[in-house]
Amino acid sequence: MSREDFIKVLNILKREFPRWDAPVVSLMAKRDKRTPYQILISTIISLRTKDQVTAEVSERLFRLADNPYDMLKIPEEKIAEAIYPAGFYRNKAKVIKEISGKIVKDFGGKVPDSIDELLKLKGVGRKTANLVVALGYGKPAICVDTHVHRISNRLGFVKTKTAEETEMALRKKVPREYWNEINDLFVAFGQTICKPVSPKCSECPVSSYCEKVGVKKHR
DNA sequence: AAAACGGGGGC
DNA sequence: GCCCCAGTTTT
Repeated sequence: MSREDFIKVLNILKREFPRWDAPVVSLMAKRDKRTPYQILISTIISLRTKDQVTAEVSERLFRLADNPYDMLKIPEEKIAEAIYPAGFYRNKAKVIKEISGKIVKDFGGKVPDSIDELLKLKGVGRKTANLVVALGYGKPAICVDTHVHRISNRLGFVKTKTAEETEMALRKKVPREYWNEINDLFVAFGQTICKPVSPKCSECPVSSYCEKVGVKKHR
């Protein structure tokens, strides 16, 4: 797939999903009002966890503490309790405590705004770091989750093995002005139509552009 | 490159 | 029962 077609696909999806109102909305609707710290914590909670659960337990946790200083005052068990039943909730409670300490100690209480510094925080990988940069600080960043990785390859726009390779490829091939839209659009698209298995190609608005790489059963 | 982390919901 | 979910770390 050419760059021109990829941009066309983005624009079509933007029309199809003008306002994404799946369960994720409870988390995402408030994201513009969130601080970078809240975005970071929510994103950590979200790993391998349903959006709705992430949204609920994030709100519960932020009522106890919405900044690293307050978070350090709460016992780890209380954090775990607040974010239950998110997956890995005990481990995440430990991570939240740890990175809050590091943010206060090494970054003056402010969440870093660069990928390199964010990656120094335990439990923060490229996906999380890019999301904080994009949503927390409004800077261009390409956030590659499973949806972005799968769909970019399925379209035939990139041919990559890992999420990091996808990120680097997209960085080269997509103009910056589109970077922050890709994740949102592909998540919405990926959860409803371009699913991991048995995607609904007959209902897909960009089917004619798609090379359907690796798609076996398509409806 | 693959396993481990680890709980709930859908089918 | 089995598979999946806005991933990251460890082996």
